[in-house]
Amino acid sequence: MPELPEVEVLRRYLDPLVSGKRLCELRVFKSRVVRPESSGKLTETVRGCRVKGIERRGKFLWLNLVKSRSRSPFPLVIHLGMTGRLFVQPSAAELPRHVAAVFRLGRESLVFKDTRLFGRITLETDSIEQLGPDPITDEFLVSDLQSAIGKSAQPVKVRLMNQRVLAGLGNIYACEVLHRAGISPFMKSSDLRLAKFKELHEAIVSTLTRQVEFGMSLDLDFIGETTGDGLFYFGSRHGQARKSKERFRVYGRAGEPCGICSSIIKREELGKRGTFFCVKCQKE
DNA sequence: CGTCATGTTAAGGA
DNA sequence: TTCCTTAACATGAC
Repeated sequence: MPELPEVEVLRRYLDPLVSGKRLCELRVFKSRVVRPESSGKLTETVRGCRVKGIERRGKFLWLNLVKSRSRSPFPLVIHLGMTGRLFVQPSAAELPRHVAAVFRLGRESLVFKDTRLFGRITLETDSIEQLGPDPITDEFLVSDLQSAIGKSAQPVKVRLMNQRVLAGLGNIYACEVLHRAGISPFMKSSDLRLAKFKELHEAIVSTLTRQVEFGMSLDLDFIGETTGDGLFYFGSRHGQARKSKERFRVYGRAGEPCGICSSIIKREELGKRGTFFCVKCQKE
């Protein structure tokens, strides 16, 4: 799935396209993505609502909807899962394969496409309420990172990917920030010292912030019909593949030399996820 | 055919 | 109860 930077870039792209529009109709094609799965209540609730804006926390997006003036907004939560895409196209245009739902906003439609159907659309807010701090949106200090991770027996990478601890890191950026901070993914969280928390905090904030800026500089293909470069989740339209690949220091680079020390980058499984790291730069 | 994939959560064990 | 681990979900690329 897209992680925090990709979701934030998507939010910035979508916000001006949907804000102020009326949601004439929500059509659900794959009921699996709707929670609860009976989509009747959801489609009934959102019909006719005005979209006030689109917000994000971690990897979750939500449309702020209002039923009528005087009413306060309520969120329609969207998660892209592993393969979800959201984009705007003319309502008259043909829909691609794997469309899970379409929000008709008059002449334009907001399309939610999801091949693997791990994505979600719901009025339930418990998942966003349980999220940990968002490192680039909330005030986020070293002490916040420290208290979020706590004294866990789990490996630091597993802890970083827990969205209730910290909202936004997935498998790619967890690998990347640990390399940048010089911390082994396998290190027990409770063994981290203050100096390492400082490096990790700096790595998280700088990596995510720069990647959002990088994403905003690309001519992105949100629909995903082109091959893209496969590295920024949304492919870019032309010739930016190499530039994008260079953004990753360890992820997907098993067998290649580390950019810092030239040791060969390894891949091992941790918490059922492929984990890329440099043995020399990332000691326990 | 098998392996792997940027994710979350329910279920069960300790 | 809390903390932690695993299986399941579903499809496509290689």
